[in-house]
Amino acid sequence: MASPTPCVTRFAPSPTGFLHIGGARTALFNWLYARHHGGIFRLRIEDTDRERSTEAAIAAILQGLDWLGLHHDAEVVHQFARAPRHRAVADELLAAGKAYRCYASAAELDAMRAAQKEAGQPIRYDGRWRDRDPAEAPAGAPFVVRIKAAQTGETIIADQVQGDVRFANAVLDDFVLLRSDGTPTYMLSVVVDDHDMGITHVIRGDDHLTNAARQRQIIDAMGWPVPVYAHLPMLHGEDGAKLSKRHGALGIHEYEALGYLPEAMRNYLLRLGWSHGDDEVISTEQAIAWFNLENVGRSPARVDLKKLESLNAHYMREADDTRLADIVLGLRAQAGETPASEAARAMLIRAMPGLKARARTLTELRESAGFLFAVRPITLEPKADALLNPTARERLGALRDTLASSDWNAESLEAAVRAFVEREGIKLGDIAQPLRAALTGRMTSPPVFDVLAVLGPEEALARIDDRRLPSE
RNA sequence: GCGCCCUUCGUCUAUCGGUUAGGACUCCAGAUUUUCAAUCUGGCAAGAGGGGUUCGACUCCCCUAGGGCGCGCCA
Repeated sequence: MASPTPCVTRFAPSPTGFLHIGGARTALFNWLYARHHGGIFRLRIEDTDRERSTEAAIAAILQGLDWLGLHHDAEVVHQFARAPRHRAVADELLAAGKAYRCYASAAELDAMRAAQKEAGQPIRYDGRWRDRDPAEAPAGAPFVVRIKAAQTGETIIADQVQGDVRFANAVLDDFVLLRSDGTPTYMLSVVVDDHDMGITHVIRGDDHLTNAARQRQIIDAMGWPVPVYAHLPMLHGEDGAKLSKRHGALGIHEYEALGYLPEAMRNYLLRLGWSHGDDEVISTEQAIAWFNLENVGRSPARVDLKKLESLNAHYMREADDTRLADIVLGLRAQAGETPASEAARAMLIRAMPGLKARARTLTELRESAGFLFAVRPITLEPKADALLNPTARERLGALRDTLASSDWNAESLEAAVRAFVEREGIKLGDIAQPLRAALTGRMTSPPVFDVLAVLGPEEALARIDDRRLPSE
């Protein structure tokens, strides 16, 4: 039963860099909240910082969200394009006497702050133009527009995660709404955009918690409805240090390159700060059904690649073989390998069940699938080479014709080899390992019989011939 | 400096006054196996410190310590 006024959430990154894991989680929670309630998830690019915003960053953010599968509803809002509207709101506030012009120069304000710091005073705008007669304004001098914020009483943010957070209005100052060049500040733009976009729930990082109190001043001055707030604890790097561009934080696209599946990333991100009892493996469908704000934790969390990897291994095992095969093929193409034939692709798909059970990331999967594409004589890993001693080679030679006369499927091949082992009075491992080495060049691979079957008689026998010593 | 937020195993977390403080990842051991994984079994490992409130605190309150965020004509 859809609510008559569905909730509207938004993810509002500033395109000054790539989408990092913290932003990705914020986006996920907003998306999940909207999906859970049958609401709308919107995207807004906060590009009002003309100096630092780049098209490349916007593209990276869009691409990152797309990869994660967090598709937004309605059109993307570019904040800078809405500057005239933001300005109009500032003018409205000015006309209503809820904002005022401040003619203090940057140098003057710097001096003010320095003096406050010196005196051990709180650092904030002192309201020097708040009640001054506009007539005193220096003619033609540049000015900024500041909000006339409440000075007494308190502002309470009823945060869904942090609880009621109270701020004495005395600690809030008259922040800038419009810069001297007439452009709106972030504080104004956010409030106006959230209002105009019909945002009902503001779910964002808790670095914005104190901003919420400031933004509330504008909301109240305009008489607009107050959105529901939920401030999420920050994420930290593995070393516990702050997660930022300059502390080695990876862009979400880099996790993709590292070989993680988007569904694994979603599950991992979900558990970073949100819980549902003891549940760990949570599908996206389940997440949508379960997600809520009540179970968001209040403390910051560290990123742990090991856990992501473990989840990734789980999702890979569940993933469709054809999908994984095509991902591997894509990775090989990226690495400059020659395109695989349709036959090779089919072979890869057939080998996938054995391959995916052994890999934790897509990159590992690509590596372990390498033997399928190797050209004879295949390269041997040192250990595999060492294993293929004369004895092992002779055994391969003895086994060769037994295999050649067997039906070519894993079951028959296994039966043939077991019979061979029986006859020779050796252990299965004595022949299985050399066979693996000859076939794959490695010490580990999917079950050898599957490898034989997948490779096909011609290629498999040829690889054995490359290593065998004639048996007497 | 001022304000706000946070604090359970190494990490992510459960617990909503009464539990031998549970689960997951990591690590270790064992079982299984042609290898490696997977799987199964078992193990190591936690309430920052100090005061209260209470018959009883991880849980509620206060203080301290530590960490984070904000205090910009950045977002």
